[in-house]
Amino acid sequence: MASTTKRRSRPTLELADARHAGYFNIGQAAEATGVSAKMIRHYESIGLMPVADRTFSNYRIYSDNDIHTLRFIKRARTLGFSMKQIEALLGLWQERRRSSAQVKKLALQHVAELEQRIAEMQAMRDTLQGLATRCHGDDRPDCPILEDLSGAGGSCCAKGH
Amino acid sequence: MASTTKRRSRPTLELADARHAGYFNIGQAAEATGVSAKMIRHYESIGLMPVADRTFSNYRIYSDNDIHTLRFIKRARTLGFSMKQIEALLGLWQERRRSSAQVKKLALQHVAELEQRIAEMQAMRDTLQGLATRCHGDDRPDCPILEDLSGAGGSCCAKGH
DNA sequence: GCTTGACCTTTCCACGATGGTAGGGCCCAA
DNA sequence: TTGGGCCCTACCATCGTGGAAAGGTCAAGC
Repeated sequence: MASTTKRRSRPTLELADARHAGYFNIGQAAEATGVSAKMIRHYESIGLMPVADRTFSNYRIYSDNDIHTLRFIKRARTLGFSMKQIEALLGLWQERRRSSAQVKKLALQHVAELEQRIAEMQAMRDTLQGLATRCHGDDRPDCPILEDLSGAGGSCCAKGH
Repeated sequence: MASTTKRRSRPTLELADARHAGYFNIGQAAEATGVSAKMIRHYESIGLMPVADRTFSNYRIYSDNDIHTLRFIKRARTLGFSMKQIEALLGLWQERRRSSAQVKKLALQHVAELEQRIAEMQAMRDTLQGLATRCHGDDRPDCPILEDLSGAGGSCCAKGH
């Protein structure tokens, strides 16, 4: 697990005091970062976010630093990184001795994954587009799309009755 | 539910007799279609495949027709159709009075979904590729990738300590 | 016939990331 | 004090697939 899982040792406070001191509750953190309260709790439970401090009445409170981390996670999700990859990126982010080569490697790995998935989906699209172009799209039942699905050979039997 | 959910009324048999009569057990059906036994049972449970007939000893048996249907599903999955879409396609396939227009509409809907997802992933890839190109990838910690994730503004503070 | 190993059966759990809901407690303003 | 809105936990659902456990069946070799 990343170092983010370790507990902090902020003093426990009343919610009003915490707000005075510049802390946010989970709803405010969600609003400020675009990460739902639900997901903030989830990220804590899987160790992506540090265990949040609580007020006396058990409300989670978040510092500016936490907000910053949540924005980082949000941005990384938007770029399609997985939780595992984000965990690694967060580790590097918080690592003073990191080398940019490590970060670049992670990013390029993800680029390669994206390329892979893009290529797969383009192949699907091209096949379907080709079939659809050859389909009359009228009232008659004859359809090259169904013929393809029904056994790409073409010389095969016609089902449907 | 599609008409595929209705039971058939094939006579119950011993397994050996069923094989003689040209039926397959689930393992053979899986082998012949590339759909795992697990997924064949799953497709039955969600009504995508008809409820399979059984031997006396409760083994599922499959006809050539079933094999054909499984291949249809497999091919449609390969083209990225969802279960819901496949249910509709199977319905049309088995419908004598279908119009090819209905099939074409489904296919083009799916093409549009694919285009959408492709565009999203291309945007991710382009952004990341750009960031990675600007990253030295050496031993130093400075990294435009982390800077982007850490608050795309650029003029923002640097975390990491 | 009996043993053995491969197969079949069902049921439950897991993934990844997110949303929802239910039942309870807390906070703040009127 | 009361009410509405927020927070807490704990659970279930999604979607498609894989895995494992615990038990029954089949087929081949002895």
